[in-house]
Amino acid sequence: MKKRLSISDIANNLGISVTTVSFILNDKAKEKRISEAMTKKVLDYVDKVGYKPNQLAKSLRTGKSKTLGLLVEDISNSFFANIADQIEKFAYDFGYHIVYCSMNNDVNRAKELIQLFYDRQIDGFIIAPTEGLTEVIQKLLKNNVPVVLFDRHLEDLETNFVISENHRGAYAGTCLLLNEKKSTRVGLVTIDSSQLQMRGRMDGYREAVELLDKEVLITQIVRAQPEDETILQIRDFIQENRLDGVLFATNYLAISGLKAIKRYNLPLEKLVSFDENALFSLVDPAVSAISQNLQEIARQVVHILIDEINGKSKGLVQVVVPCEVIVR
Amino acid sequence: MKKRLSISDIANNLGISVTTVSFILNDKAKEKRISEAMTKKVLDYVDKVGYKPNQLAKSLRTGKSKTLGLLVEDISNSFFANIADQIEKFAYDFGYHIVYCSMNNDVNRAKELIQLFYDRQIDGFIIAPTEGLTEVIQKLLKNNVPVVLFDRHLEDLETNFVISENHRGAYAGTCLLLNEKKSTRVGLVTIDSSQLQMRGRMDGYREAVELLDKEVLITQIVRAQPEDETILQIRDFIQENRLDGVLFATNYLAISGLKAIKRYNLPLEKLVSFDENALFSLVDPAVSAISQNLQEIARQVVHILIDEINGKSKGLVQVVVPCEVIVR
DNA sequence: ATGAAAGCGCTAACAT
DNA sequence: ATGTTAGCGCTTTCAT
Repeated sequence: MKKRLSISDIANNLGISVTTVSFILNDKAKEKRISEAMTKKVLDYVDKVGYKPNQLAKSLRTGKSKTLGLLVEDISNSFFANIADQIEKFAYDFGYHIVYCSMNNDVNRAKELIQLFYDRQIDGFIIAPTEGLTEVIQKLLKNNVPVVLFDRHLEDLETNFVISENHRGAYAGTCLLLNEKKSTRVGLVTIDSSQLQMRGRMDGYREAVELLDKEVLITQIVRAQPEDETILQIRDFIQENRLDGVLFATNYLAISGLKAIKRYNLPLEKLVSFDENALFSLVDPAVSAISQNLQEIARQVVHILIDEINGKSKGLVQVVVPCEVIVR
Repeated sequence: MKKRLSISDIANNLGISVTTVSFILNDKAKEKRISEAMTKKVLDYVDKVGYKPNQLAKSLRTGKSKTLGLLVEDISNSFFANIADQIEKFAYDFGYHIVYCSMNNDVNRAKELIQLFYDRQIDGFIIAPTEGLTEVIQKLLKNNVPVVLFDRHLEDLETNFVISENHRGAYAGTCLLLNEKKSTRVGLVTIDSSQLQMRGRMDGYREAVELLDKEVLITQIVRAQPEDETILQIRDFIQENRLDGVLFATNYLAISGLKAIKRYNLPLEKLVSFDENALFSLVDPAVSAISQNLQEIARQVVHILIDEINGKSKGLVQVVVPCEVIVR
């Protein structure tokens, strides 16, 4: 690899000092009263030879890396993939880059990754936390590392976060089934987890059902079990309770639910799922969606984090973003 | 933020030199004939205080960052999201990390990103290249930067790459429609692009159709147009040619096609798409898939790149991975 | 068997 | 208005 030019090469070739070059390159020419002529000369030369500062050295010196760490459960989940995409765009506008990692439901791996990002002088963390991460995140906070959680937050942890109106969304979705769709026996398929966003969704469901004096019917899917198991469990849930409407707490549960309906030919037509999916309008039966505002979530996450990095934060910021119900 | 321990803190606290600590930490204790006792003492202490070397400094010094750059068109496309996930896993096994970016169909942005990754001393690039990137990639190669392309490669560019058997896959998909499914008028919906993987798919389609003396019917969708336009274009294509079978060159085209069929109630039941999607079995009509072996592609990509980084490369490596036809 | 010191490329306090 | 230089934390050559 052709040896790259360093700032001292530039300085030498121009017969000036590195300081001057450094100041000019960091927009401090005015402040340091460097002559216009010199400024122009340096800028032109830098441009001509295509010199780019070594970011590593810069980071080492300044302690800033202009990089944010994004930790999600599973980047192949369309919800996370889409939000990662948005977050990256917003971060880019601020000159920040994203290093991302999937935790794949492995707490130890997640801890390792957080440590690793920390070791690489990441300027801030964006995390969709799983249970068991409380401690590591606590440690970050104690060290004053900027952190924003999204999609869910953790109890006992005073952090910034951006989440959706889970309770209200689930409530609206359940009402859609009970009222507009005239379902009478509506079940909730959720996961076996005490993650707060799931609790919110469950509570929203429960509130709507109880309001209309209907029976509360909930099944909790064990995470990390083979999908065929999940499909069976959903089938049994639907059949045993003679459901005529189902609310799914996540998009992948809805997909498993659709498979159950298809595979076992279940007579169930009224479905609502948290999170939108490009194909929900195309499947049969169509799935109505409680769609999260990914763009707004991403925007808030990035702004909050960057404000905090820049010390402009005014205490804890906790944002709840409304959902939109898409009726099909 | 609590100031982090540095290697010299460790050395001072232990009353020894940084050299010794460094050697021990880099598994050179044996080689440098450092006593067992000393080695153990240092290791224990490092463990006790939780010291972690500063990777930035390490990278600055060694010129290696243990990080790979992954550039895809759009991380929210399920094909790329899934492969990114796999690539990350394999890279992790080698102690490498992935910095990823979506290019979002913007050549300038892509060039900027490549430059930027390069500036950050990325050890190697994994790129699903778009047209117009030939030059930048050429530049990387000229500087001996390790590069592996995937999903497609570029003409006139002698690089490592890992792609799928596009020609054969499309051929098999078309035969599925013509033979098993008894379609008589099979069209191809592809994109307006001369990307090589698309050319391969088109040629495979063409070969199968011509072999059976059927009419070659192709429409090319303009990229970056609003989806409603695409849907209309597909509708017209299907209607005007009275198609009874369609091969879609990518999964997102298939999704638009399904929308067209649904929205305009088209009497078309025999569909095949490149790339699998969790919902293709659930939509009506179901979509058969020419599924790429993501895991194998990811595995190869990472291995080739890391071999090259370690100087173990035996010239250009160009791999073509078979597809699997999933009949529905 | 262990240590001193140079140097990776950069920033910024301190000279001049 | 511009230059000299220490130092960020690490690896590694050379010395002892």
